Amino acid sequence: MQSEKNFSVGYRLEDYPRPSVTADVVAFMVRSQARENYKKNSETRLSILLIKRGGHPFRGCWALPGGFLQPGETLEECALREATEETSVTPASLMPVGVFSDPGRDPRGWVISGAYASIISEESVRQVGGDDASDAQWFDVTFERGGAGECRLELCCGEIRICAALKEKATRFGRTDYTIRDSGGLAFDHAAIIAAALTVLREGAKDFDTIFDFLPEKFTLSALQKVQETIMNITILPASFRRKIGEYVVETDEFTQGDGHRPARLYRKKTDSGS
Amino acid sequence: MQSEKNFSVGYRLEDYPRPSVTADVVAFMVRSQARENYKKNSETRLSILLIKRGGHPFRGCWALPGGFLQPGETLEECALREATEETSVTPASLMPVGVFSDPGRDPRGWVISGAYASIISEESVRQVGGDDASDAQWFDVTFERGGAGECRLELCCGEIRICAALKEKATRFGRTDYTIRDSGGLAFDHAAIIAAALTVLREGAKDFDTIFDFLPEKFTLSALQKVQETIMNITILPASFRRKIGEYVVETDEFTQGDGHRPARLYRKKTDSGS
DNA sequence: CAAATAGTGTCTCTAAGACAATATCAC
DNA sequence: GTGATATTGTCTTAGAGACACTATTTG
Repeated sequence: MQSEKNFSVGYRLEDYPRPSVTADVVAFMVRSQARENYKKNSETRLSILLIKRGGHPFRGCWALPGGFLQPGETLEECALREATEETSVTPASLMPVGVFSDPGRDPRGWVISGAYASIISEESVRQVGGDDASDAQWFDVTFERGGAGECRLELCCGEIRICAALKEKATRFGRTDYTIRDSGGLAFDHAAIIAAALTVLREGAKDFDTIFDFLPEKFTLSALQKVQETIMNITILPASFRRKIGEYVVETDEFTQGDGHRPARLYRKKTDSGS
Repeated sequence: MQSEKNFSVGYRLEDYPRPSVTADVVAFMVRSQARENYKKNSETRLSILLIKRGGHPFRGCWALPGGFLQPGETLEECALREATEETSVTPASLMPVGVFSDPGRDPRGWVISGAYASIISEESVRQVGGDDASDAQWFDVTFERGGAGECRLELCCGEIRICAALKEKATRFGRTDYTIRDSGGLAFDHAAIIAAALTVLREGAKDFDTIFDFLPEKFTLSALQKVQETIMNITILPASFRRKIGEYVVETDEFTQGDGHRPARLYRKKTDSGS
């Protein structure tokens, strides 16, 4: 009946308007700051990658890396391609955040975007090296939930500070929607995409799903704990963390060295196929 | 740098190929069967709505309700519109399941689809009435996970039985991907979409997010428990369920009647703004 | 009364939180 | 030794599972 309308013999794809489709990537990294003194561990910050736009619209504004879906690739492949192009690092994981399809979200016309969160280890970025003058920069993220669903998203990179205001909407099924009150200068609806990606990342960090990819293959449990604390913006008691993480990791025989305090054992992520 | 490529001044949306975009909806209902005898409660089954395709491709095959995204609407609005057109009932909720963008998933050409799961209460469908000869039918769902990620999806509606075989792929971040081994006659990649939607539904049922919408405004705790058991395919001890559900519901003064056994108190879902 | 479901009480077991105690390094 | 982190042990507490018991209806 109604389905005839869309799927009838006479339906030609070309006869109907089609939107442009993009994939946007929120690339997350947990960065360590300089150590305060020789025996302290370094502080860590959650940061995301932004690109300074060279063309219209939003010329000169900061935006998420992303680009148009090309024939023959899946949306996920597109996101992976864009993330790799921008960071020169292939992210360990891509998690779907949602589809952003508000008409009017792009001044150029009808453009819908599939958003993905990706996790990049600091180590892999170090190997590539970064350019301070580049139009791609890592911004430290602060995300605060106020009362009545009001949220503040703050992005910092050296002197640059972007402050966006968002309204958290009817949260359901784990997913949360955000409406932009003040984009703070971010391009398009990227403030809302970042907020949604953060929510997904935090959700995934609860059961340790998303925390391993921030670290190299071998890591200390303290570092792993710090990743979770940084992402979720909480503090955890070490004893509790160690109890829970135990089943997901395997000991190695190696230890850290030269940290000015007791060495820590290095662990590896447990693979599903036994130790 | 690389971003120039896509966002440069000269980029015209029309100059580049665009996919067609559809929204597909997996409409879930928990249906009660006829009672075995006057004092037993009725059994319940999880079922989904399928449409018999009248046009090419996959003419005569069963498919999910869905249709093309139209200018000026969001993907979610499109899904809501399609769900409403097909069932004559506006679903209580829509949860995003994922984007399906495999090239070649649609023989007509380049078509990507945003999938949504929706929940429909049996009560609301009863009011509209159903047509046995209609091309829209509710199918009982059985989904079984075998060893090594092999899954079997079985859909039954009277004499009609659809059996699909799927392979569960590297599950991460709560989301699970499915590859179709045997579509069992379902159109497009809809077997994979249904499996993914089921996973999302079950995930949401864990914390009671998705179970209330299956029932009318007032319900018994036993009915609510049965919904969760039906969706997740488990059995729960009543005492445990009642303890946990307590904080999400509010008592009413009403009771069931004429069931051949002790009457049950009716409850209402607790709203966030107090009782 | 019998059959069936509704609803409560309580014991146990597990897992998480809290916190104290011990170990080990670089300087 | 001092300062810092690593790592373990144990007490307490909250919550889930198990199971038994009571309550209430209709034919």
